[in-house]
Amino acid sequence: MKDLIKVAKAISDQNRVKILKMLQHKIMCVCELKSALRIAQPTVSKHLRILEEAGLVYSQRDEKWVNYYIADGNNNPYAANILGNLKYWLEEDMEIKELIYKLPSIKREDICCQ
Amino acid sequence: MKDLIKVAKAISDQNRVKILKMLQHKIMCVCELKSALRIAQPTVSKHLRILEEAGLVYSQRDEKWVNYYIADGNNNPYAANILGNLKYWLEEDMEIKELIYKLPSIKREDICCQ
DNA sequence: TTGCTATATTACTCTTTAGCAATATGTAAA
DNA sequence: TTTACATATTGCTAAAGAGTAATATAGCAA
Repeated sequence: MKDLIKVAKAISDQNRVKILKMLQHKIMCVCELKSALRIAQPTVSKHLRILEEAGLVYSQRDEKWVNYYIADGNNNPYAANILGNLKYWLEEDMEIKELIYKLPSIKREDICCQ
Repeated sequence: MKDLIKVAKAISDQNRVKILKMLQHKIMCVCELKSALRIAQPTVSKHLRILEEAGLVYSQRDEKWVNYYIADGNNNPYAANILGNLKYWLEEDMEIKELIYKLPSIKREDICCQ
């Protein structure tokens, strides 16, 4: 029950759903997500923590960046199920479409280090 | 996006998940749900409203009672999906098991009208 | 080492939400 | 009509959650 509710709460926020949809198209670091969502960096980190604890994403350090990936779902069966569905959900949502469309132009080398 | 988040928020609460699991086994009125969950009647009504607005349940008056049913999911595709999965989810959860086990003994004629 | 940059954590504010008591509404029986 | 009971709504409190600025941590480069 707790695991299900953790996943449900994790996808109960627009920005977290956006993060998941973006990560399903591209591995991203915190500053790239921050740039895409236009919210403060601590807010992004907080969202990522909630997603990670729900078993929806995982992270890996890459030099000075931390990359975030869609999880394989081994930790939480509900997460696995939701992630499977989310691939097809919201593909026609205008806000998501625009985010995905802009993804290729978001490069950490350009965005960070300012 | 809004529809998905409505469903996600609706299943982000233990008592609402319990309500859905019980309704998947038995059509129930508010006072029966109240008795099963041991929470105040206005709280039950509020939960049911949230579930109904997410397209997860629907209601129908039956004389002085109001029966609540699992929705068919026509209003919200995300609701349909979650309800389909929820049939198999949490079947081994102890808290849910006990609730379901006690369902046959919960009769509105005995519980209400006190 | 020091300095720089990306990310995480902390401390706080504001909003949302779960809970309840009190009250209003709706239905049926007397 | 009045009474009784089931449910919905209102108004409130306490806890949870989303957001941020400030600060701490971690890695790399000089």
